[in-house]
Amino acid sequence: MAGHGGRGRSGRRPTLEEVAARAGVGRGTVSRVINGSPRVSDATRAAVEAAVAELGYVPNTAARALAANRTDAIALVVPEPETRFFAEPYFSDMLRGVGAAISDTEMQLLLIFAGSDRERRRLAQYLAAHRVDGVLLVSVHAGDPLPDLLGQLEIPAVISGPRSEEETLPSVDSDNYGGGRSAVEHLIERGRSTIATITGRLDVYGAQRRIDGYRGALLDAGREVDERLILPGDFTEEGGRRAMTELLARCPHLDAVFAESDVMAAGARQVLREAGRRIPDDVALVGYDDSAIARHMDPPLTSVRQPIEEMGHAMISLLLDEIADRRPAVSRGLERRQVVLPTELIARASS
Amino acid sequence: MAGHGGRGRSGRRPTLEEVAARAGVGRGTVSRVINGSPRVSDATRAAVEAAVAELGYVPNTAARALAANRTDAIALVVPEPETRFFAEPYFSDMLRGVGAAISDTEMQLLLIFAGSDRERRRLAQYLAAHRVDGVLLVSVHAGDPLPDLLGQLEIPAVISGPRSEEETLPSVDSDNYGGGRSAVEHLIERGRSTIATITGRLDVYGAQRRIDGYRGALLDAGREVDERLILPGDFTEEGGRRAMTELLARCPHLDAVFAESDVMAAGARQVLREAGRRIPDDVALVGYDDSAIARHMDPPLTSVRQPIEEMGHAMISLLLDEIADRRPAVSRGLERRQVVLPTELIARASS
DNA sequence: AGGTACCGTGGGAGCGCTCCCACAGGTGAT
DNA sequence: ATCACCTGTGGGAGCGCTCCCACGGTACCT
Repeated sequence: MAGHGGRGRSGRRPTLEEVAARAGVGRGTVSRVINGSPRVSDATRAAVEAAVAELGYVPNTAARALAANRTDAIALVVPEPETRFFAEPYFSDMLRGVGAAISDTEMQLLLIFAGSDRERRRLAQYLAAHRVDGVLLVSVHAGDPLPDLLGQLEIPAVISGPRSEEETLPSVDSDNYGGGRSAVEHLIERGRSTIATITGRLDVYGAQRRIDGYRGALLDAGREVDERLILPGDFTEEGGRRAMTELLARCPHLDAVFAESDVMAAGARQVLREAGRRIPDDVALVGYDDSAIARHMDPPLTSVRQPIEEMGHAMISLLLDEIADRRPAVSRGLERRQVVLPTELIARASS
Repeated sequence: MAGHGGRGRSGRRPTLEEVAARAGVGRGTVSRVINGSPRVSDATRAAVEAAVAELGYVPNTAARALAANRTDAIALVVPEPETRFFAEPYFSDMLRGVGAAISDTEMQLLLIFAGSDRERRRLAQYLAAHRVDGVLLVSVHAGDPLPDLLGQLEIPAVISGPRSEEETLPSVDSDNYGGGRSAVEHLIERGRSTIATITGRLDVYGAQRRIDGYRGALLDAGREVDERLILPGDFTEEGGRRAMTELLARCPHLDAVFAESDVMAAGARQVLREAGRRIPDDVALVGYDDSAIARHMDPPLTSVRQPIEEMGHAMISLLLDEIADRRPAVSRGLERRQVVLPTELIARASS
């Protein structure tokens, strides 16, 4: 009881110490109960819980963060301008999955955009201040310095969509190769002969893998791959339009298009319409993401579904492991933590 | 120099005390410099800043939060399910405005959804723990208990879209009356005779005001208001379709529709198309929000623009005032802080 | 009987900051 | 010369928690 003065002002929030006094136990014991330590007798635990309830005690996060050197918060960092983030159903679906997963934990989720240089600088400050226990990285392009920064600061991170085959960060991804492959196999089964593809940004590893899947399906079906039918898009609707226009010019008789995102498929559809091609009669169209766009398109779009919610869950649990594991960094080593989840083709009227 | 031991471990982040030692000043002085207090001589300030730079000092937020009893964070609370949030361009535009405004400050923005009961409970916990200095409330419906909770906990809050005419919380809004009015005046000028409206949710005050604007414009033009031409929507595309269908049934000869959101206008447009009505030849269409949807619609949609970015700025600055003002709560009183920003009609091909 | 092993428990020390009081030194009025 | 009053500065106390050491008690061994 020495030291500390300044108690008992009017409408203050109760402290651990007050709960302890009320329950007739020591501060340490209350702390143990709050944090779910098993080393507390049942009777004591009950008494403490009663006191907590009576006083309406809620732990002070700042104090806890200071003493324990953790923040109980993780950040979802989006290295894109906000506009793109919201335009892209992939992101919002991902956010929903992550949101659902995190609400099973005590962690708090921060959404941080790092699209502009200025936002980048702010983020660097933020991370340097260790204001989060870990970071979720979404859609990082090859060459982005962010992962290195995270490494330097020794902040646990998980990346969705590895940057390359030898991604060093723990990662979660869907089976882009299999997804691309299944889309094309589907078109082959439907009897299509000239199958083009509008790809995603080529500096995104997952986009490359989808192209690999496209190639794989054709080759395994004993067909040739015509490089002129592979057109780079950029995941935007406008990009889809441009690519489709070019595709039509290059190869007017094509009868199927695999667009590697629903948004690009929507752009492609417009161009096809304007060119008088009927979907699916003249040209079959397949998208990727199975987003709301796909369901609402006219005709409804066949699309490759990624298990986004599960991906969100996987990211959270990988990251929590990573955070729990702040041991000497030695014991990890070779166990590369990569999760790859299967995709599923959702067939609709467009193919 | 008494007390405190435990310094100088290996790769730790520098503390205030270390910066002070390096600069040859006291702890308090460094704190003053960091916090921009004017009561520091220029020479001292320079010395401290040099030390900060050399050491790469970044303040520990947890310690600061504990000592100063503030968090430097504010939450944007969205009392809607995440799905709706992302579907609604209004929200994402608002978020963009708020994001831009906050990046001029030292505050951190948290995005919190409180759509489900479970999310609500979590939010209540979160607020009870005072983990944010203030709250931005977006799109709160009449009867929502959230504002009261905030009041009880004495957490500063600003609401966008007041709940009623006698909103007690500081609020920011656009001129919904004027916006609705300008839409209808525009249609009248264009020579339209039978002008219907698809309203927003009736428990949203702003939606009511838009209807009032609709009525006002008609009456002032010496026309009658036909109640059968006022159909409630719910801000969704599906709601827009339903309302338009009903409207067409009730009044097949209508020649103009004012939809009180772009999303509903998109729904209405579909129905009009399917019914063989040409836009704007047969029916003129005006939306509200001037979102990306409006610009990309075919034909481009005339819409009422709300200055969303400015609204975001206004919300942030009101809230910061509110936070700064935690004085005895007496000195405020009557000065109701309400900001109303003007709207602007953006005429396009749909009318 | 004494020793060893664990419980469950209390409470000191400390996390890194802000707040504020005390104090030195300068300035100007009396 | 005395007093009052600024300005700039140092550093004690304290924010509310976690960590961890030390303690008394019980249970089980020798």
